[in-house]
Amino acid sequence: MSGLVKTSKRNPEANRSALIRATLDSIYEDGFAETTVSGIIKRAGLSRGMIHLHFGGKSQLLVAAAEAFNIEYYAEIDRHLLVAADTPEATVMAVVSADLSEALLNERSAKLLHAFRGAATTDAGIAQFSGTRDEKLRTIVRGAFEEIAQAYEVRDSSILARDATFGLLAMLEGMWGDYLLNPTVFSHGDAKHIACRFLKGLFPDHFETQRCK
Amino acid sequence: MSGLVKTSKRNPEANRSALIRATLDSIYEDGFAETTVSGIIKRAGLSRGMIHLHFGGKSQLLVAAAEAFNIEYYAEIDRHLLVAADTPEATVMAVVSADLSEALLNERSAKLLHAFRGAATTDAGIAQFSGTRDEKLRTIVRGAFEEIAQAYEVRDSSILARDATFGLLAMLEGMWGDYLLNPTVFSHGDAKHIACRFLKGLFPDHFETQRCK
DNA sequence: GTTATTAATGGACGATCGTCCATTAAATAT
DNA sequence: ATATTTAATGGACGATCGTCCATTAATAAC
Repeated sequence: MSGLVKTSKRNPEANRSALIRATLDSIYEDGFAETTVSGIIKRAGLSRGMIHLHFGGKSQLLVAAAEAFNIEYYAEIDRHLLVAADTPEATVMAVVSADLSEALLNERSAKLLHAFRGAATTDAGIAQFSGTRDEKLRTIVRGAFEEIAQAYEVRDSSILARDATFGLLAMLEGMWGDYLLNPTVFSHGDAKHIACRFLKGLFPDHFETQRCK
Repeated sequence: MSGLVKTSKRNPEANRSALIRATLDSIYEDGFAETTVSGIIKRAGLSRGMIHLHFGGKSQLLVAAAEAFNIEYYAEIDRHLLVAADTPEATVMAVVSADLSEALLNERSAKLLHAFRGAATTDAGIAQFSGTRDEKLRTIVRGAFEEIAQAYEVRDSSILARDATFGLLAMLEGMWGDYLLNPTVFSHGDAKHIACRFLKGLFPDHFETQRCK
């Protein structure tokens, strides 16, 4: 017996999300260019006209899929932030840990992110949701670094915070690319260690090696 | 009068490269998924059958285009390396400067790189050439960092060199992603400055701020 | 119970896809 | 000059693309 009881023979919400899931599966397994309406409805086990019914067309479905992927990403980031200690360095490390965790940085996520990136350049709708590590996350990290930077004797601690934010997020982003191209040799632990090592170089007092575990 | 004299009415090599150029133009302007045989031959001003004649099919043409893009990238990197001073830190900075130069990191390159990245996950032929900053560049940077790291009192300087290589190349890669998503606010100078700042954190004696210009 | 509304179906449609080949033209070999 | 080889053409082909709608089924309203 299934845990879920099928309450009725029609279920628009379930079908809607089934189409999104099937779309993400198709992009992951077949590739973006090879993701077709026929392939999607076959995966979802639904009828041909349902895409037009629920989304208006294929392109809008792709945007909805990009949005769903984006939401999943931030849900996981937020989950890590919630349990993190209330210090700026703990906040930064929570973002690093979350972004480089197996839950987020896996074969599926890496492929999907890069597939949407490739499409974002010509599809404004997808572009809207193809930037993980976007303004929202950037603000959180920036705020934490602003606090940290004030403890150091530098001319302009705000510039230091800005640079740390830009550099760290770029590094995380690049690690996703590295994972995509070399999934077998990539080590999540090493990646986290390396990010921490660079942070220690900027803020020796806040990112001791033992605190990076 | 044109500088080039058309020596004959047939020119297989010129047509071959015209097809590759048209393919890159199409991916850049129309997107990867929207790049079609019809669009390519229209751009190149050549006949329909020429793709099959010179490449055997569309997919092989795409691989050839990825290869051409990859070659262009390394030609520019090598150009910078040739004029760099013969110290390991100059070598590293030459790679950073080249990778973040307007000549390499521009709208076209960023879009093309990410388009190929997206396709690489399902096309082994493209994957072969979709990794800029691959083994060749990695070896050069790694060697430079090995030399630099020996000047510092650390338990295992080779691990430090490995971490610096991985982190720096990831950061450069991530900056390309940042440029792709925010081409208007991106600053090449800031990016270089930030990369240098992180390097200074790891190797204070080798990456003084003034040497990063 | 009857009617109105919403969900779901699946085939038909024109458009476009990439491949292929018969044909023509140019260059080379004899 | 003639024959052979190579380059280039562009239309025909079947396959597949995404869209759309007439039809049927399920739910909600009355």
